[in-house]
Order: sequence, then C-alpha cells, then structure tokens
Amino acid sequence: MSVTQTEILIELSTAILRHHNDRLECRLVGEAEASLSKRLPFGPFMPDQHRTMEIGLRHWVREQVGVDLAHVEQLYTFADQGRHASGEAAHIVSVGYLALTRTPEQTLESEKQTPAEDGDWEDLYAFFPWEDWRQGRPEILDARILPALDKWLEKEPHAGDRVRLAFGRDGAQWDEEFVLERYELLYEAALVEEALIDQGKQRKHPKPALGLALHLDHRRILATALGRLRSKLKYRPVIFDLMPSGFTLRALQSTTEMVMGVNLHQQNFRRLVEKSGFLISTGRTQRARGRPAEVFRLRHNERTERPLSGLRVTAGRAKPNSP
Amino acid sequence: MSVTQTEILIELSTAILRHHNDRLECRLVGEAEASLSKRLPFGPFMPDQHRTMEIGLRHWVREQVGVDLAHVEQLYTFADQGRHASGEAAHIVSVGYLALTRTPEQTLESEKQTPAEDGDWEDLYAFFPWEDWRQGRPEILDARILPALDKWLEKEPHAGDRVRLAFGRDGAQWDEEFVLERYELLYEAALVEEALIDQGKQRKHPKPALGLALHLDHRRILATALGRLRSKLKYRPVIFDLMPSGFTLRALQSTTEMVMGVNLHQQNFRRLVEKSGFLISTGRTQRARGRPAEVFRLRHNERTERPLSGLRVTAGRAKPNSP
DNA sequence: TTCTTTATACTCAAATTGAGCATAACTGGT
DNA sequence: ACCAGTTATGCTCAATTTGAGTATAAAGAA
Repeated sequence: MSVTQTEILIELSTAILRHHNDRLECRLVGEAEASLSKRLPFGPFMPDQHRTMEIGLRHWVREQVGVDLAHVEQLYTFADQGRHASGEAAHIVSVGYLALTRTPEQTLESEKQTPAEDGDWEDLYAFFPWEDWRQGRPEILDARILPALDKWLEKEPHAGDRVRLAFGRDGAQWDEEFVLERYELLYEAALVEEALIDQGKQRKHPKPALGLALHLDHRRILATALGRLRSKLKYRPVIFDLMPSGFTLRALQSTTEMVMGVNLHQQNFRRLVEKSGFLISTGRTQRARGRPAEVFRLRHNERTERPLSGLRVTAGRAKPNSP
Repeated sequence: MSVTQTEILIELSTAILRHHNDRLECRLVGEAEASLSKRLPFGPFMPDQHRTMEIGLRHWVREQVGVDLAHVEQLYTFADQGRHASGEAAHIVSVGYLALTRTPEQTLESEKQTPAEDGDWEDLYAFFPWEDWRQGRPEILDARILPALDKWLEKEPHAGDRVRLAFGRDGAQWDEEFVLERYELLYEAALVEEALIDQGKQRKHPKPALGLALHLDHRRILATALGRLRSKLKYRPVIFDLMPSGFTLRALQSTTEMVMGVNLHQQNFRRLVEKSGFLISTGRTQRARGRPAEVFRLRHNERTERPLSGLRVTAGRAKPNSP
C-alpha cells in the first residue's frame, strides 16, 4: 500500500474562550495587517517533539498566549481541499480544539477596563451576531440573512430543508446548538467573507459582511467550538471551567446565558443549580447594587476529571431583557 | 516556522455498525493470522485523490466492504506516540469514524443463518462484555474487572476517582456513555491485551483477556464509537440509520436496547416514539409469535439530513430480561 | 377451547418544568 | 431617616413529563 504523494502538515488551532468584561471572548493572534483578519492561536503538530496533539497544542498556546487552560477538548479534524490556500507544497489538515479558561479572579465592577496585557480578545458574537438572542431575536436575521438565503435557495432549492431546520423556519424550532450548520450554510451561500475569498473572488463589498471573518477555516472551527460548548453544557459541567474559583449564582447564570445566547429564568436556574449539588457556599458574600449575593464554589474542585452530569439548561420561554 | 521532521501519514479507520442476527455487529477486515487480531476497515488519506477525508473513507469502505453507509460521523483524531509500532518511517495519525448501515430488509426469523457474503461481522459486545447490561449487571465486572482495578489502584491511587465515576462505584451511577473512559482505564491498568502489546510485554496469558483485542488502537476507536452512539441517540435520531425501511416498534426498541446496553420499558418506549412524531404507519403488519405488530417507517425519509431531536431514552429502572 | 406470547391501550402517582408572586437586603438620593 | 430602585432569594402552582403498572387485544400452539 503506497504512501501519500503530497506531504501532509497538521495544524493545531484552538478556540480559547473566557468570560470577561461581561462578554464571552475568544483569543486571537496575528496582526490585522495585509490580507485577511486575525486567526486563532495555532501551530504545526510536530510528532517528534510532542507525544500527543494535546501536548503540542498546549505548547503553542503557552508560546503564543499566556493563559492557563482549564478545559481542553478536541473538536474536529478538517481536511477539505480549497479551504486552504492551494499551490502550497504541503496539504494542510487542521485539527480544531476548544479550550476554556477561568476568569482570573473576581472582576470587580470598578476595574472593568481591560488591562494592557490582555492583548487580543474579541467578543465571540462579533463573529456570529445571529447567534446571540439575549436581547431577543437578532434583527440581522430577518433584515439580511433570511432574505439572502432565500435568494440563494432559488438557485439551490435542494438546501431548503437544511435552511429550514438550521434557522428554525416554518414551525421548526431555533436550536441554539446548530451553530456550525448555520455557518456552513452561510458559507455555501457565499454570505460570509471567507467564502468569497476561497472562491478567489474580489472583495467587492456589495453589503457589509455577516460577522467578522477569520483566517482560513478558523471561523468554522470557532463555530464548531460554540456549538459543542452549547451542547456540552447540558450534560457535562464544563461551565465551571469558565468561572473563577468563587462566584455568585448570578455570575454563573450570566456566563451560561452568554454561552447559550439566551436568557434564563433566574429563579428556576437557581433551583436547577442548587438541586444539582455541584456548588457549596463559601461563607462569603459579594455586594454590588442590590442585595448582596452569596458566593459559591465548586464542590469537587480537587479533581480535574469530573464526568458528572451537567446543567440541563433549557431556553424556555424567558423574555428578553429589553424590547 | 519550520515544517515537521517526521513524515505524517493519516489513517482513516471506521467502525461500521449494523443490527443483524439479533446482535449489534461491527465490521472487521484482515485475516486473523499471525501477530494480532482483526482490524477495522481502514486506509490512508490521500489528499491528492480525495477532496475530503470523508470521501476518502467512503472510497476505502467501498473497496474493502460492500455496504451502503447510512450515517457517517467523524469521531476523534488520535496521534499518540507508542500506540503505533514505532520505528516506522512515518508518524501515523489515526482519524476514527463511526458509520451506521441499515439492515438490508426484513430479516425473517426463518433465514437467520448468516449469508456467505457476510464476511466478517463480529458481535460488538465481544470487545466490551462489561458494557452489556441487558441481562443484568455483567458478572465479569465483579468477578474480574473491579478486583483487578483495585489491585492496580494500590499502585496508582490517584486514579481512584476516575474509576469510581467510570465504573459507578460508591453511589456513583453507571453511565452507559462512558465507554471510552472505561476502556482507557482498563488499558492504563494493563488489563486489555493491547496494553501489554504496546508495552512490548510477552503475551503470557495469566488470565484470559478482557474482551477481544484489535489491531493497534482500533478498539479504542470502537469504544469511542459506541460511547458516541449511545450519547447521540438521546438527542439526534440516528437510531433509524440502523433500521431497515420498515420496522416494528419492537424492532426499534430492540435496536435501541442493543446500542444502549440496557432494557427499556416497552409501553413507555412506545409512548416516547409515538409522541416524537418520527414514525408513520405503513398499513402493513408483521407477524411472529404473538399478536402481529404494526409496521412503521420514518416520516421524512426523503431527506438525508435530519437534525431533529432524538429519542431521549433513559435506562430507568427496567428489570433485566432474565435472572 | 385454552394457554402462551407479544402488541397496544390506559391509568396513576411522583417528579420535573415553566412562570409568577412575594419578600429580603442592599445602595443612593433627598 | 425615608423612599425608590435593584438584585437576591423563597415559595407556590399548574402543566408536563416520567416511571411503573394493570388491562385488553390478537395472534399461534396445544
């Protein structure tokens, strides 16, 4: 059995997320110079130096970013032709990872300004504005996305059902986990900038782009990351890997809402969390504007491995914060 | 940024599952000759010839196995050193896939003998006897696995909590999704044959092995596949990709039980499925020993993409079939 | 006919979920 | 000190879902 003709190069790319500045943020590297935008932290997998890919990944993250990773999870391996600049000597296979990092410590209201070392953390929803339903249904959906998809569907009617399910039309429910499916459809319909670039077309901005673009397929990896995280929240306690050691229930809820992109019923969220038994009260209390809140911490925080059951949050019919 | 020193070779390996002969079966290839046992269907990824890895995978499956794949899903990419025979020129990275294939058609009770072309399909639980709880708690657990793990834990006490959670001891629930976690623990404790081989130790059968071994890390891929399938059943309707076009509710339940490794409450299963709205009755009926059963088929079977909601089966407290 | 077997139909209580209302404990302004 | 605004926490209640049975229907076998 003969061997590959083109040399294969494995690129490890990581979506590193954190909750900071009251946003869900993603770490980016690279100067926003010439050609295209930023990229995820990444580096080649070098089997001679790294026993496993995760070790390699932690190496690159340590080198490019100065953060401790709380949770690391392999997402998907992409090897599509055409997603990477062709004409290169090697064929690039890209292995995407999701990593979560804990908020340093109690971000007090007073010191919200970003410290200098913070480098390049971008609001995750800047890449996917249609995924954030916390203020209600995003206008961009009805104003631009669905009309554009409808126009595309005239040429590609076979995709009608996929659009219907991914974007929750005609009775189908909006499923917040289908982040990747939605992004892929927008890519296929050439509504995101990366699609135009991959097709070699000029960037003739007929309309402003849908969300910020990223290098190569990095936004696809990011979409996979968000979808996976949203899904995983429901059955594994990964949300705590975004929290500092002590936190209020309100902070936990905000983080959850940020990830899920929807608002939750506060009292029911409290009931859910208390019943789950994950948390234990530190005697402390934290004060802000209203009544001071009890500060909790994770029970089993000695163990890094905690394959427990997750939070089972559901979007429910909670009203958006504002009109 | 320089390039890898060792050449990288990507191997695509697929766990192909089907429900046949009243078993959940996995397709194997390769003569059970010299060194080690069978392997999963596999082949190298050749970027010059296959635009995506999935296309490459379908190519190898078509070449080695003569089945139509209903569902194909990428599982995980393994690149651990030491899991593959070292000393080779290239470093092998192994991308594991799960594929489901539909039972050809109504397997009548009368023709249960395996046709000749059936080649090499092995009972999945031959590899993981501790995962099948349909006849009640497998004896192998208390008879051999847990005692051996306890002995191992004396040397590696740090793994105590992982064992507790994976194998459901001291109040922890047995979670049928933790197939991979359990297999990895058995590997680390050197209780499966692959571990001995990877350590270069002689095969000095002190005790019979735990389950059938496979080539390289193929059993790990298979464990990943079973765990993923068990998990996915609960939120996506993948079970139907193991069914023929028409089937009775009892057949659907049996397949589900086979995958989950537990028995379900028949009346509640029926209620669940009916409420889900996936099925539609063909007027037909199928008879066997008792009252004839209605034959159903999937509603949307025109579409291959059906990101709908899944079955949410729970193990409940159903009693095992027999003592 | 009378068993035996399997399918299907209902019932019922316990648990969970979705939504509110009510109260407590602060801050800030007057 | 008092009041308005804000956030946390406690509790209730009805609708739904779940777990587990009991009852009945429709075959084949004895």
